[in-house]
Amino acid sequence: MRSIDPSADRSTPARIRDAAITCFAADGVAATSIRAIAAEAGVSAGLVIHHYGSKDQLRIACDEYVASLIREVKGTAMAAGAGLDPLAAMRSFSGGPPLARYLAKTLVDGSPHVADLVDEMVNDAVGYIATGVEAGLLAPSDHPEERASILTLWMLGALVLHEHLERLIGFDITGDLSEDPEESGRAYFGPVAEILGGFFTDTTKELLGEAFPDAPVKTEPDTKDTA
Amino acid sequence: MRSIDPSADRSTPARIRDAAITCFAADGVAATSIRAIAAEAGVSAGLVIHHYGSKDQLRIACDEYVASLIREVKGTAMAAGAGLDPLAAMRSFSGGPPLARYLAKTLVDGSPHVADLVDEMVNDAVGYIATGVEAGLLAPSDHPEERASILTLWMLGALVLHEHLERLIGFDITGDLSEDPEESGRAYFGPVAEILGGFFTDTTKELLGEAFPDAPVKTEPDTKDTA
DNA sequence: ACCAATATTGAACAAGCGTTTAATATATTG
DNA sequence: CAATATATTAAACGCTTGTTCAATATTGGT
Repeated sequence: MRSIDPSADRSTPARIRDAAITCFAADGVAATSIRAIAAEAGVSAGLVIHHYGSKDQLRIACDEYVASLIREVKGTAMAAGAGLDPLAAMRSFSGGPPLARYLAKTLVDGSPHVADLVDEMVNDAVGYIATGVEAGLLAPSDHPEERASILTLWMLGALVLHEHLERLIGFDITGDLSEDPEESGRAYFGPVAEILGGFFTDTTKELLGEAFPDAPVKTEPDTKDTA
Repeated sequence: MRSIDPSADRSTPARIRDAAITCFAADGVAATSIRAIAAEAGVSAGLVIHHYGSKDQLRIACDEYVASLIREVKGTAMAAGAGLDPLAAMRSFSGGPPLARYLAKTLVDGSPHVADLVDEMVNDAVGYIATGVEAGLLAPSDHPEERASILTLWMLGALVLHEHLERLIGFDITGDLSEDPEESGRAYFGPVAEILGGFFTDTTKELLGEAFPDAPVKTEPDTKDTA
C-alpha cells in the first residue's frame, strides 16, 4: 500500500525526526519537550539539538518531512481514485509516523509549511472536482475555488475535531480504515454522502437564492491559478 | 443585540476571568502564562491564584462561563431564526469576550465542558433540522443524529481552521458580521448553501448507493434496513 | 596506527513557569 | 474604634524548559 519505505532511513537524525513527529502527533508541539522526544528516540536531549539546532528547526523539519510524505502517498492514492477525500491518502499510510494525527495537531498553530500543504490540497480538490463536473458526476459551480476550499476545510476540520467525531458517532477518522473498508467508516461517510447529495430541498434553495441573490465573486487571495 | 450585560459584572474575579478568556482566545491555553493574564487584568499573578486556586481551575471557570454565555446568547438568536449555523449566535455577541476565538482554540484540547457544549449544539441541530424536515425545507435522513453531528462538526471545524479559511477565501468566520450582513460572509455562505443544495449529481448518487449499500443515500424513496 | 571530524552524553545554565508565602493594604463588622 | 477577615502585592521557591558546554566515545580517511 506504500510506495516508499521509511524503514530504509534509520539514521539517528531520521529516528529523532520520527520520534518528534510521534510526540507532536500525540501531545501537540507546545506540550512536547525536547527531553520527551529524546527519550522516545532513545538518545540524549543534547543530541537532538546537535542534529537540528533548536526545537523550532526540528518542528520545521517535521513539517517538511510530513508534507513530503503526504505528497508522495497522494500520488499513489490518486491512481486508486480517492479524489475528494484529502485524508484518504494518509489513512492508507500505516506503519510510518502518524501523519493524520500530526496534521490534526499542527493544522491549528499556523505553520507556513502546513498552510502550503492545505493550499495544495485545495488545488488538488479544484482539479478533482473539475474532472467530476466534466464527467457529469458533480454539480457545476460559479465559484469552484471557494467550493473546493470549503469542502477541503470541512474534511480537515473533521480531522482536527476527530475526538468529538469519535465521541459523537464512534468513528476514528485518524485510523487506518483499509483493514475494514466496508464497515468502519460507514457511520461517517454514509451521512457525508447523504449531505453532499442534497441537504436543502428545492423550496429552501429558492429561499436561499433570495437571501444570497448574487453569487460571491471575490478573487482577492493568492494561492490559486487553476484552470 | 445582546440580552445580557457583562459590563455590569466588573468585580476583580470577573475581570481576571475575562482577561484569561481574551488571552486563551488569542494564544491558546498552554501558551498563556498566569503572569500574562494578570498583566491583562491589571493585577498581580498571585491574585489570580488567590481567586481561582490554579491555572487549571481558572481554565475550567472560563470554560463554564463561555458555555453559559453561549447558551444565553443562543436563546436570543434562536428567535431570530438562525438555526443551522451554531456560530451565528456568538458572532452577534460583540463587545464581550471573544467567544468564537476562544472556542476555536479550546475545541481541540479536550475539555469536558467544551465537549458538553458541542453535544448541546449537536442536539440543537438535531431539533432544528427535524423542524426543517417537517416543514419540507430539508431532506429527511435515516440517520439524523449522525447527519446533525457531521454538519455541526463541519461548521465548528471551519471555525477552528478560521486562519486557513481567511487565507483561502478572505472571510474571517470569527468576526462579527452583523455590521455588514450582505457582503462579508458571502464568499463563505454562498458556496456553503450551494454545496448543501446538492454537490453530487444523480449519477453519483447511484454510484454511491452501490458503494455504500446500507448507507442512507436518498436516490429513491426505497428505505432499506440498516445493519 | 594516527589524526581529525563527527557522534553522543551528562551536567550545567538562564529563563520562564505555576505556585507558595509573608507582609501590607483595604474593607467589614461588632 | 478595634478586631477580624479579605484583597492584594512583591518576592521567593521548586520545577521544567530550551539550550550550551566540556568531555568522551566513535567513526572515517590516509
